[in-house]
Amino acid sequence: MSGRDRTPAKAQDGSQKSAIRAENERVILKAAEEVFAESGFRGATTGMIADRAGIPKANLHYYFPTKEALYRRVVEHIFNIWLEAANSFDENDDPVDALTAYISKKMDVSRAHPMGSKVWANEILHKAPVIQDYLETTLTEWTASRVAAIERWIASGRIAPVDPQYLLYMIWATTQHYADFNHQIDTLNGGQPLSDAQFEDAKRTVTGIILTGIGAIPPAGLAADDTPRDAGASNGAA
Amino acid sequence: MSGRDRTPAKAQDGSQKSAIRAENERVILKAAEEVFAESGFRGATTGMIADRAGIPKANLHYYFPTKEALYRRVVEHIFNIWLEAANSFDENDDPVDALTAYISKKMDVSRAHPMGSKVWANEILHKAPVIQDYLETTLTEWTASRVAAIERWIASGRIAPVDPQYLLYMIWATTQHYADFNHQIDTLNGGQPLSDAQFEDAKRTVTGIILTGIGAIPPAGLAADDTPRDAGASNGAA
DNA sequence: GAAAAACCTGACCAAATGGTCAAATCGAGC
DNA sequence: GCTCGATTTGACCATTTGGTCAGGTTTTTC
Repeated sequence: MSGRDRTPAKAQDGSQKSAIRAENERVILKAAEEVFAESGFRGATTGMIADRAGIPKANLHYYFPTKEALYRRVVEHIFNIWLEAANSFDENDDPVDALTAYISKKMDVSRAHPMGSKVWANEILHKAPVIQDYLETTLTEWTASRVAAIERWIASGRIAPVDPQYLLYMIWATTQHYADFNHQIDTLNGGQPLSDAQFEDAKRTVTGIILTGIGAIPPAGLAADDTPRDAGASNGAA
Repeated sequence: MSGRDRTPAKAQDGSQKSAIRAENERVILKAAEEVFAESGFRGATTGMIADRAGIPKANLHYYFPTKEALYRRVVEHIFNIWLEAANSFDENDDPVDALTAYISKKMDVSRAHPMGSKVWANEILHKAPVIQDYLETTLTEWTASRVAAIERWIASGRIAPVDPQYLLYMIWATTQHYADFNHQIDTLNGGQPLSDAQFEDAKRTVTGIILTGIGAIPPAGLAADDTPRDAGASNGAA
């Protein structure tokens, strides 16, 4: 009678989801990410998510048995995007290249996935009830390996002696700020989202301050008169 | 029963709140800040707040008619603390002094009032339904005046030409990170909160990178051997 | 010391919400 | 065009929650 935990499998593929299921899950997860970001876990209701996805609530519960299960899937999705961005750090051995690529990528993620970033922020803010295990395993390991890499840069004199841990936090904080606090940024920008050009300025400014701040690149020239430090350095680009 | 220990301290001042009311509001607001920070507006229940304050729910509603009125008071409280920290920026004309004081103060606020900071972050994350007017008035004005001050520093050659707006965001993001993401930081610190010494290290690192990054102070010496300043490896950023 | 004002609280209510269920419908293979 | 599992959904339920209220107690005022 009631086939309880039936594999949603179809056909002989074994693990293949039906096209209908795949599509519906996609639509629901997209709606869920938005609603969870806007309202938090408790503030979001399965009814809101179902409405945004354009399906009845009972149908949503057919695909995701509980609100928690749905939420977990959303958070896992964000974490995977984050991990992907992290790769751009690992691919380079030179501090300037590695940090420039990493900051740029994290800024891009903040711009392309602001909702996901907010879900993540909300989760941490509330003590990570769902993804504590990720923090303790994957994130801890990745951080440790990056700290080691930065320490090598310091030892070889390629950057100034800064505490790697707090440098990383600074990069995370600054880049995520453009997603998590984008409402505040928009308001201070006259109620308008940052334009592409403004966003590139932000990216350049952040990258420049950090790379200069850790001694990876020489300081930009000061304006004019009394303090000649670095000859003819036109600031900014290139 | 007989005497409770409280300072009667009644005042014939017409608009003065009774001592009982003042004390109870204080206890409730403290509990509310914690619960709102931990659970968000929607996740917090008046029952939870009342329990933490040690009073019946009905009594809480005697002092604060609605959950929203209570929340608004909590958010206003945080904003006032933030404004106070902002003063340490205004009091100095020298960039090194002003930014050092401001960063230090904001870091201290993150440490002393992590709950309040989280409430603020939650509010912005959810598009500031309660304090949008503050963003558009007080915060906008303060930011504009600080941007102007930073532009003067640039014009007079005391710091490198950076975009003031994004510099401010960087400071806000980094300093608030230690409150809003303290759970993540604790986890990466072996499950322990940062010690006082660690926190001072963080403060020093942040201040050093930013001041160096904007050319307000010279770069720290590299640990290097043969490369005193420019390793020549600094090619195009971007 | 008594009236008035302020304070306290158990009991209660209407709305919202996560989740269930049985009946109806659809879709691919035979 | 039949069968059987996959899908859809309106109706429903138990619990939670913000808020009310009536009646009691304490504090202030005169």
